[in-house]
Amino acid sequence: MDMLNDNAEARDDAADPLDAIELQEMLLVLGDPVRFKIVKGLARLGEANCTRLDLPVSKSTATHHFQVLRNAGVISTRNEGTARLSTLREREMERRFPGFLKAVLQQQD
Amino acid sequence: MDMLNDNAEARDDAADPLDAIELQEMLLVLGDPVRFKIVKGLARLGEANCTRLDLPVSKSTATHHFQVLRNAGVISTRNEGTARLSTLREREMERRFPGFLKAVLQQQD
DNA sequence: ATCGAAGTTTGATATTAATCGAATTATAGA
DNA sequence: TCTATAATTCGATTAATATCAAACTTCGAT
Repeated sequence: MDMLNDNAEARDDAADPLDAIELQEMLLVLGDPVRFKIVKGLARLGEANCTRLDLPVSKSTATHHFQVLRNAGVISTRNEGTARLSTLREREMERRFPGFLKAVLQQQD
Repeated sequence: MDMLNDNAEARDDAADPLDAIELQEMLLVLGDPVRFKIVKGLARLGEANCTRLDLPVSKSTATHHFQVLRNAGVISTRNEGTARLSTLREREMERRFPGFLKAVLQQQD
């Protein structure tokens, strides 16, 4: 792999995934009931792992939904021992889609 | 089972369909590319029929998407001769989901 | 009366996405 | 090193829904 490509990939990796997603896609990402619950849970808890959120699906399905959220730029995840702690990227969501996440979160079920 | 349509019959006919829909369902309603285009088109044109919006799908598919939007309470439709003119229910959307439609519409593609 | 334009209805099909179980990886503690 | 916990990967299945063509309805104009 040559140097130019490596740099290009490094740039891609550095870029915010939110820059690559349209609002219409974001609506689908947050439109899934499980992902919606994850987002609301993280908004309430601040930082949490899979287990704490008490999701109504299997582990593999939960992993899938966290990946979708991560790829869309909605959450970020760090490792802490054997757990993976996720947080909402509220600041970045507001930059990319002003007013949107706020409107979503202020809605009570 | 059709998550987007099913509530229509259970609802009181007089009640605003928006009262029977959760935000999570609304995200799915607006998350479809064709419906998203319809909504943006209506926001721009104010009132329009199917034909004017130049949708990339067949007539029957267009009808389907207008129905979903109507059942969700996003649009209302009146007959004018052989055409059916639809409008965005911006006022009612704001009442039900404050700030949401505004945040969606202010986003440029 | 009939024709064309606009939409709807009705199946049937295609596509997309969610879901799960089993096997696997990684880490922390006994 | 062994075990338990947390999560991921893989492959297959199921469920949801978008899509279309064809036949039908309605209305306005010819």
